[in-house]
Amino acid sequence: MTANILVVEDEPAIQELLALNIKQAGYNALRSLSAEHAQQLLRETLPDLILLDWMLPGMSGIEYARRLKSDNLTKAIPIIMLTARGDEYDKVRGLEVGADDYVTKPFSPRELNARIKAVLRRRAPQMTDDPIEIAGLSLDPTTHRVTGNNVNIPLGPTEFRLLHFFMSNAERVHSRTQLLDKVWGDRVFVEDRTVDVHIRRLRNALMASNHQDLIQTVRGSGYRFSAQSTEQAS
Amino acid sequence: MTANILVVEDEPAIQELLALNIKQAGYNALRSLSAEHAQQLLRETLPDLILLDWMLPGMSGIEYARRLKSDNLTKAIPIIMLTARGDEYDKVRGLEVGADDYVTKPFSPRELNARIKAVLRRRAPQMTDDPIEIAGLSLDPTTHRVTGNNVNIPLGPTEFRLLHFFMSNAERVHSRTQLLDKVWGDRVFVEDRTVDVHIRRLRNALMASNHQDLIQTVRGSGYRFSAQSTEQAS
DNA sequence: CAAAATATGACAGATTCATGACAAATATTA
DNA sequence: TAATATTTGTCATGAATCTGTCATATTTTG
Repeated sequence: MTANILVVEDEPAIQELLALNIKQAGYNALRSLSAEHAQQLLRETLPDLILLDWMLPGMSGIEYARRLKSDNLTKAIPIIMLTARGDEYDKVRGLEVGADDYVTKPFSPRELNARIKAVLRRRAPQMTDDPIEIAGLSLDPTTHRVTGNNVNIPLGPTEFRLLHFFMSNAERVHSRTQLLDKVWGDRVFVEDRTVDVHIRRLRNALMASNHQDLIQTVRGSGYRFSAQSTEQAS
Repeated sequence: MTANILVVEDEPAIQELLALNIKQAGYNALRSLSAEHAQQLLRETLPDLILLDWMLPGMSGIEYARRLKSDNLTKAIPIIMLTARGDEYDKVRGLEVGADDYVTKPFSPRELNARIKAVLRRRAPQMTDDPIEIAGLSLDPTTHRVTGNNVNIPLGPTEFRLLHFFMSNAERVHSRTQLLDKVWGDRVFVEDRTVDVHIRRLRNALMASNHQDLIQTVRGSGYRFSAQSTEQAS
């Protein structure tokens, strides 16, 4: 599950540079030269992040950003603005239309990557590729593999994403609706109770290494992935 | 029990942006394009906070604020005003009509959230997600966990909310009716005496870490959560 | 001591969850 | 392409837990 990043930039050289950088960092780059074209791309895939140039031919970047943020389908997608210089005024306007961050040109690849990573982590921590290990259970997003005490644990796609989300947001209670939003995606319509079933499937799989208790149910609230036991001293 | 925030703003783009921000921060967003419409919404649910634009078509924001503050039913609801710029004069007028805080457009999401949280903390502390720790008893809303001297204390949903409310409003006596309103919600109809039973259940659970005395009975008035012992020297 | 207020234990009805089964949708393989 | 395996969402059922109320102690106050 590598993140898709859409670059909207009219200058081909800069676009190339950006795309290169993005790929280097392990993400998937989609490109577009104009807001109009970008709009078409969105029909096929919703990216996880949009890098948007401030100045564009046709519809300007600011205008497009505003439009993205007012559409239910796209408003949740974080936007990083590319502005000509570190103009404070631009920054303010950018944030006003809903940009999540901004980068000034010329930019350093390092800075760009840092900001991309930060924004992705803020919005969807489970999008990052860092391996996670908790209480003997480890999950590696790049190899798509889960092992408990070094024995392999096979998981279906949904269970994998679910576990990934849980491990990226451990200790915290998540309501069924939140889980549906974060793991299934916000455009699907599924029954709340469906989460229960997947929880059970996940627990079932985790039994292979006796890690099933890491997933705790919090009655009336939702579920929690926690290394701390819920037992009480006797 | 997440806080409901009503946004009254006629510009759709800004409204969308505000709503987005509010949801992202974990609150519930209700929206309205005019003061008149807002008034209707109030008939169904009383929000915990109102974000009110300074300038509105029809009844202006200032006027509406004044009206809200003069109605017994709504005057306790905190109001954050959205003003065009940091005009000192506007600020004064806003506070004059009873606004609790104000934010100047363009605003940064971060600032907005900070102010929302601050205002909510003042009015309805149990709506925020801050962990609380009193006399060795700690409660964390995000993980939905209660520990007394580091041992886990399991609580049912109602007892959890009750304790959360108590700890957020410690050292103060709450009548049964008040508790019913704040913890159960104002639309339920339950017997006053039911509170007694839940108090007992809560005390019972707290006995696990010998914290049961934090919940004190104030004969004739209600209950109080207090770290100060009520014992008298003999 | 009598009256009033609160504590407690029990209980039945409601909620909320876990679980197994199943059919539809998807992906994989031959 | 057809056949086969996986995966997914939903449902029905039963188990577990929670809730509100009542009847009955117990405590406090005047």
